Amino acid sequence: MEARVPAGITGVSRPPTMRDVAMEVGVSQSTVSRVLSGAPSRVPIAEETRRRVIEVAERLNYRPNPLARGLRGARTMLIGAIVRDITDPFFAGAIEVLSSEAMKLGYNLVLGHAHTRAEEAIALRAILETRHCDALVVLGDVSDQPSLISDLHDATVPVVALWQGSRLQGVHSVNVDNRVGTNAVLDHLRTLGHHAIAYIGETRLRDLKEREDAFVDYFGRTGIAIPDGYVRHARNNHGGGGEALSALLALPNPPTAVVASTDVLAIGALHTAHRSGLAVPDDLSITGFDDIAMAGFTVPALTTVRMPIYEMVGAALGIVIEDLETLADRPSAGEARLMLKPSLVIRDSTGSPRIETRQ
Amino acid sequence: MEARVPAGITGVSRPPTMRDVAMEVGVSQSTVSRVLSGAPSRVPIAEETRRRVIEVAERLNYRPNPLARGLRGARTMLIGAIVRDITDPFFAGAIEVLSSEAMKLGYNLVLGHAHTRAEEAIALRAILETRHCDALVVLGDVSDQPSLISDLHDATVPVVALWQGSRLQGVHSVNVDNRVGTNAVLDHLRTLGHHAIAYIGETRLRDLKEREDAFVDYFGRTGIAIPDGYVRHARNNHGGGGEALSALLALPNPPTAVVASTDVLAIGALHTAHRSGLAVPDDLSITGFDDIAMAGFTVPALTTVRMPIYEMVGAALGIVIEDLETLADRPSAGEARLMLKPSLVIRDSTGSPRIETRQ
DNA sequence: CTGAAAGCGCTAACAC
DNA sequence: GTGTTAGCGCTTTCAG
Repeated sequence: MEARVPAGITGVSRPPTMRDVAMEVGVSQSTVSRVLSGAPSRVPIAEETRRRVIEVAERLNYRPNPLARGLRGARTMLIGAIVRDITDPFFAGAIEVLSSEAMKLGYNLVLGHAHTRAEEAIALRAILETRHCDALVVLGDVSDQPSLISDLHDATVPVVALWQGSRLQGVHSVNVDNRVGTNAVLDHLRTLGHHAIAYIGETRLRDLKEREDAFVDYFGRTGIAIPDGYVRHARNNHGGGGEALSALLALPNPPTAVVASTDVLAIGALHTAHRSGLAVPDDLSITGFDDIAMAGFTVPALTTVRMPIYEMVGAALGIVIEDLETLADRPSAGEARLMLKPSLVIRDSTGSPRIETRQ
Repeated sequence: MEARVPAGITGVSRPPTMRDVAMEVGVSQSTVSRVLSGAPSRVPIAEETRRRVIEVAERLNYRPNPLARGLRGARTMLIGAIVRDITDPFFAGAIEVLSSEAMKLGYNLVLGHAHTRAEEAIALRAILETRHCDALVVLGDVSDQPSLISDLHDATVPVVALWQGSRLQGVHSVNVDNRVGTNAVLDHLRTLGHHAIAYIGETRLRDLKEREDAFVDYFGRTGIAIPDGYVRHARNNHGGGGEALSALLALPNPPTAVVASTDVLAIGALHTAHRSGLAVPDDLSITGFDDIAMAGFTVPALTTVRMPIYEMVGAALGIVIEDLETLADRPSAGEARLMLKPSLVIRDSTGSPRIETRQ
């Protein structure tokens, strides 16, 4: 307490520099650097000198300036994350995982989100131009931001894209096998006895479009025609899911099961089903995709597809950091492409249809 | 396409510097700086020179190095956000707002989260020591991280704390009036005819503790004794809310209404109520606090307290940026302390108790 | 073992 | 109008 640096006395408190420490100790600045730079310095330092430097540094509350460090070519230990929409609980969860995992590796996250408003597309460049990031992780389909994509290409740091869906040429990518997930859901519903199965999803996001395609193909394979209006497009948020379900319920032959392409949509649908006086799963089965934290706590708990987030994020980080380390060697090591498998999580939002259709 | 920089040819592609541009154009590096630094340079530049510099910079795909810029004392346009728990949907939403609002002002966010695991407390220092942030925003009560608190104190940049609850000496703060919110909820429930009202909340987080205190005081004022076991402590997550409700329902005289200190807890409670076969609000009323995005889409939609997030985040940003701008003048401008008022949002999770207690 | 000196990429006086 | 020259705080040769 008494030992606090008298910040008020020196006027504007400029953070202490190495020089300050050096002068105080009475050694040269480079000696201080050697002691403090953390590196196991190949050069031996007198134990006495080292002790005094550390002591003074502590007293002055010295903190190394990472900008200066970075200028010298050192890592900034910053990873840039570009998210298409942080509002989306799924991405919020992904960011959380990314953040924790990155921290375990000693990195911090710089957040840049690609919210679809045009003005912000500009702001987005900032995180790229601001290339003090050692690497970039892109979460979600940002293909609606052409300028971003092109920026990505000539980024001077490793880039990895997660849940991108589309193949972004020239950057690493880690995706989930949407086909496997969708098939698992549909097999489950068919086993329960459902025939009238509808789909809700945003079609402009390639990752989600893959789920839609898988849905359509599933029925194509089995030779069953999908009734008109059974594939509904919706904005990927709670409200979108609700509206889509309303439209579905207004159909002359409403479905007995609805496959939502994300948990967020499913939650919206769950809400609207309740509003419409429909019991889930007795009157209507609803499934999600992602298994966000909420999914186990909806009313009723949501049957969904578990996204291997940890595995995917870990893999992405691994790819990009490995790239970082072997960067000096080869100009470009080619793109890594990973595709992980999701798994079905059966909870309480699915059941056999009450009105048995002809078996 | 053809105009792409031949990255592969030059071997390891070092990002182009101002010098590279200067040499290419045949002018001095400082001229390039003047043209490119964006500032409305008081010094006039020949239109022809400016044109050529810009042209070459573009062709070389030049990006200014913010580290070097920052070293010169310029802003890094980075705001550090320290969140106590990004997993919490409330904070995820807050981060989103913070991120958008910051971007509107030209700032990017650096994320550091204060997850309670001890090891990460160290990682947290990084974001501080890495003080290339122009300012720091702390979200949520981090008082369980003493080292962080002390670091915060001798931070050389402006710091503002949101939803801190406790008074962090020496840093600006923006809080919500938890008393007003809690009172509004209780008035609402009393008006509906509830007498047996219980509370669920995490007690270690001061922000939430304020809500608990307000709850207790409310009954203290009206001279009504709170039955034993009616104030339940729980971890602030979905599961915690569910467990707390189970305990409440096991009481000899279970409550007819439950006030959860957060929406997350309320959602957990909603889920468990449903599991227990209780209809909300007919058998049990449940209220939340925060009005997270989900709150309007639970089953049934949640009656809660709307948190003025935009206003709070905007205010916090304003305080810290204003501080930044007038920083050279006065050593410390004193701490700003803001307290905003929340408002009640009545939805469908509250109603009159079915079993009328004596009026 | 330690000091002196040269930059990293950029901005901002200060010259011409 | 444009070039020269100092540094910002640090790491890293290279000399002692």
